[in-house]
Amino acid sequence: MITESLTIDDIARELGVSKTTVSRSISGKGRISETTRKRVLDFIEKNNYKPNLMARGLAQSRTYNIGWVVPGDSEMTMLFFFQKCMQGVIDAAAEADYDILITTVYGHNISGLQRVLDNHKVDGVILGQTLVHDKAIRALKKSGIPFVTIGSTEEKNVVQVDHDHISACRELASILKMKGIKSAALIGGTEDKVVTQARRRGFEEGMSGVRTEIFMDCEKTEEIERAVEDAVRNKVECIVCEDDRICYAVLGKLKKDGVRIPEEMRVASFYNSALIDEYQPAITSLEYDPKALGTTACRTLLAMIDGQTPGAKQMLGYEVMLKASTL
Amino acid sequence: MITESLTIDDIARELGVSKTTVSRSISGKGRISETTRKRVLDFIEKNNYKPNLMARGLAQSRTYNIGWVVPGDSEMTMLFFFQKCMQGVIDAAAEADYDILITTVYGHNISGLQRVLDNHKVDGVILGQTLVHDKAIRALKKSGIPFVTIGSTEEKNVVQVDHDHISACRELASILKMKGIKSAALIGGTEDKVVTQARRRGFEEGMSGVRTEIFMDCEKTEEIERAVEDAVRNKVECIVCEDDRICYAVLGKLKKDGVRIPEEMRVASFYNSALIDEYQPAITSLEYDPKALGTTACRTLLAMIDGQTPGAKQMLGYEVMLKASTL
DNA sequence: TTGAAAGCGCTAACAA
DNA sequence: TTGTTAGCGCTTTCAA
Repeated sequence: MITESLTIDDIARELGVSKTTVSRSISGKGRISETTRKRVLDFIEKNNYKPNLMARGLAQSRTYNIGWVVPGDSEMTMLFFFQKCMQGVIDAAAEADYDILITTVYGHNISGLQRVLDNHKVDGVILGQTLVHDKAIRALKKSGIPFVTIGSTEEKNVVQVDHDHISACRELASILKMKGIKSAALIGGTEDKVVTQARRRGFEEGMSGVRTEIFMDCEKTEEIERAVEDAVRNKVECIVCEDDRICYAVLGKLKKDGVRIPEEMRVASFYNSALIDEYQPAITSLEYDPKALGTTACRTLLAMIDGQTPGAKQMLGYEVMLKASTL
Repeated sequence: MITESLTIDDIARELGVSKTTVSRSISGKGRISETTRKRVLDFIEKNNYKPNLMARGLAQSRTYNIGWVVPGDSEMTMLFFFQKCMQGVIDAAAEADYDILITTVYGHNISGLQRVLDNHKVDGVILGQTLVHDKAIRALKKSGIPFVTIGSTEEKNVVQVDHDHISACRELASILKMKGIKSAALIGGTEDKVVTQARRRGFEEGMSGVRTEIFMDCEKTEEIERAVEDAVRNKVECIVCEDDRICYAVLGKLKKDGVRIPEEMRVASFYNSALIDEYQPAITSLEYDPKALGTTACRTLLAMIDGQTPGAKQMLGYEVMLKASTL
């Protein structure tokens, strides 16, 4: 069943033309008469010829692969996000006959990425998440390979695709303020992720003039629950969660403690997902489009690989979803 | 910063030897004096030379990539599983300087995989999940490329790596029987996945002589809840869940309805995960090692790529974890 | 509009 | 033990 695949030479011989002609018919580069072009293409179609990308790659020093880098230790909610992003990347890549080479990193341990870079296995890289002082970004810059990050970074000269988290969070916060909330708590995770910092800043800006309490570094459920207890004790009117995972834990805790939403405590989340989607009452949150993030990142990267220089930062839209939880 | 990389020619010239000598020093193939070998290797080390895998690939018709195929629409619990498997694959692959090209399929829509196959982008493929009448397996067979499946299949001549689900489930079921359970319900999903069929069979075998009720095709939460209601109404003593996602929904439903575990209903799961790990009371379940599955699959595949013919089926171990939920 | 020929960087017979 | 010489299958000048 291992069909010896056709080569460009076979086709040339068969059709009585030169390799060059065949090559040109396929790539569309250079002048060719429509007739011969058609003849070649027809033959290719009929005989189901597929060019050897390895050979083409060697000739043009391209791999037709792009690297997709994600944390190897994501929790549930991030896994979902990355999965959707990746689907966007895959779809956009396929349009250009590119494939996805996946690599995991563990925080600042980027040995996997380094290998891929050293071995020239990809023509460009998409970084699925940005950290503060990101080692991956440093390595990518050093390698000279085109790359784009999903998520923002403080590093200079990096092409980034992101939602405007600061504006989004600011907007959600100020809407809450307009609805008459007099005090609010933000519960967030560690600030080594850029997005976490952005959300905090948006919250603070949007809530200016309102009594706020900030609980950061809440990664474990117990830490989140402790923050909720504090917020309840301090009679905060609304808890704003940095992401859906935190929100999930917050909802669980409030339920456990018999705190009614929204009567006794309002709740909003800076990120929604399947995790909190079906909760009753429905949770006010920001809504993004992870897949679009992936598609945009990939298209941008492909343009860069083709030698273009896209804008440094591309911002995608968001939606504020007001629901019953902040009534 | 785009350093023109060294080629094997540069090294040869620099060292006054032939390309062949350099090539041999690197690959270790053919006889070479230790002295020259060392000289070459030292030079390589010092100048941080990395061979061009594209060129090597063209010469040996290898890509040094292996394909990793997973469903594009997995839910939470499967995402976790695949993530862990994949980490095993990545680690094993890295040892052989291989990388992972990821492709998603949607049920029997395997166009992504087909592209990768047609374009010869990988030297072998690992299928992350097997379906009944799996189109992907057909395509892989047809392509002639080595591949291994994670999960079993009824197809002939397929190298498979799997846990012995039937035995595992049979064992858990019969332990429950020995503990004096007189009736049990199985709640499971659709039987298009091979593993689902296997678990059902194991359950039935292990429970022989006990009154059983089988609720299959439970994919949505409401369907699972309805099954739970039926089981409770029929005074079944124990609910056995086909996987953790189902178990999660079952636990939620029982809690909602105020059914105490294990006093009023015992609960066991044929798969555990973070989803039900921390539940109180602890849930009796089967425990597997997804990462080991990935490593084994990858090592097996690499052996096949090297021309070896491994055993058709590799079974990995499991553990029965008896916990308070079936006391 | 087409073709000849020289690579891309490496491997692998075959000689020496 | 080492070197010479063809390729691997495609792209891309440069000529015709």
